[in-house]
Amino acid sequence: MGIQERKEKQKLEIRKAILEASIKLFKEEGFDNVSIRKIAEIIQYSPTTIYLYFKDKKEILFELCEQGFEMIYDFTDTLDDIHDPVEKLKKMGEFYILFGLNFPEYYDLMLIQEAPMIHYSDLKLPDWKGANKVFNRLKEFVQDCIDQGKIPGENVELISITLWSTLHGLISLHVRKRLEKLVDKDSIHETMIKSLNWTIESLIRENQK
Amino acid sequence: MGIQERKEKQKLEIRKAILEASIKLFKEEGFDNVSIRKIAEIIQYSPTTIYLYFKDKKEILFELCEQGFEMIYDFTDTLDDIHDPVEKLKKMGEFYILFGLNFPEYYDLMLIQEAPMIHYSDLKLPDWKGANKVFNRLKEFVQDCIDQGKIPGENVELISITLWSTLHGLISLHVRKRLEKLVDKDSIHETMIKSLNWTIESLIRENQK
DNA sequence: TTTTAATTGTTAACACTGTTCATTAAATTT
DNA sequence: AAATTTAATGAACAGTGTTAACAATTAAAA
Repeated sequence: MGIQERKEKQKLEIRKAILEASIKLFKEEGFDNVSIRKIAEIIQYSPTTIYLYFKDKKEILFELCEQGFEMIYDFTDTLDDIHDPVEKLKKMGEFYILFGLNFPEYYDLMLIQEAPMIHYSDLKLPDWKGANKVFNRLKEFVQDCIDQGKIPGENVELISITLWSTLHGLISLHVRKRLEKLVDKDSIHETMIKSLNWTIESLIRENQK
Repeated sequence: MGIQERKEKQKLEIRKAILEASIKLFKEEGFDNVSIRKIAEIIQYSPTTIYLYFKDKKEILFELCEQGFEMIYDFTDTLDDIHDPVEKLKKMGEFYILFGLNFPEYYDLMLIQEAPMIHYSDLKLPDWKGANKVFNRLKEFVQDCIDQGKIPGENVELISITLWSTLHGLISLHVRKRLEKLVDKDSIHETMIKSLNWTIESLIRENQK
């Protein structure tokens, strides 16, 4: 069915245009300025048209979330040629930090904003695909460390979530303008890297006692 | 000046009423339902009256933030009779976790919401009083641990911010509805406690190697 | 005590927001 | 060509924070 096919293609293209307009807005003007009306103006459609392609604003934001996690997941694929799992963990952490510092609006949406998770909860799916893909990758790396005897293998899940939380804590404090009030604001990145290294290394040293 | 005094007292009372109405609203109806109009309705004044007592909504929220930090700070005072600084750290962490789980809206306001920090930035003060009082207390406890040789004294600030970040990461993931999507949602509290203990104990064990 | 001045409070309005519904325009099928 | 489905829109609703103009109350000065 050629017509059906074209129509679906067009539908996807408008969806894509909506998502791209949203990204443009919250990257350039911040989250508060992402409104249905502004998105509509960019794609040159009326505001109500957007509701033909997305259930509501939350669905748009959720879709962008998933894109963000895909970006992080894709990066972890580039770590295949590193054989030391500890190094892998560090590189993953460093990338995660840079992601948060360079795309704070994306990070905000993915891990702080409420709206996308409300949409997700409405879906009632068994797992949160985007985030779990990344989390599972993290757990793999931690498991590799355990298998190679680099760190003690007590609880992969606990170690993984603790590692993640440490970085998420720092990045979210920064994204929401708190970190610079607690530590020197010129060494935000340095603090994060040090914190990452210190946490990982205390894991390793603990094992070597 | 008796009249002046009474007037200032009345002014403070209305301020207090506004703050209490705000707390009531965001505890009972959630943050999204805290609006100037709803606050006004509770205190039986017109919405615009509120602007005679607060510059804007952000100032109201900031004031509540500071209250929240005071609550945490006050708790740390009750830890004086514990002599083991490691135990102090743990107890402080446990309280912090419970605070986040029991008063998620407060926690949200204090460490996640943007509005109060925007107000704070406008003030252009040298330091963030409420949070720094708590952070300094944390640093004291960490310093005590170092002084008593319980943990290695590399960098008090780094250790402190890392400890805080780990808990803040977990709590903020929970408050913003992400943690239950990553770990078993029936063991949120348990996960946090384990993460806290694991982090502190890896610090201690590292020292004993 | 009366008048002036300052404080306190309110009403109406502005410029937004997400979202829905009835209606129109366009494309496709009969 | 007519009927039907699909796509898009304009107007409206109920809400938001906030401001400006105005009224009422209270305090100070004449």
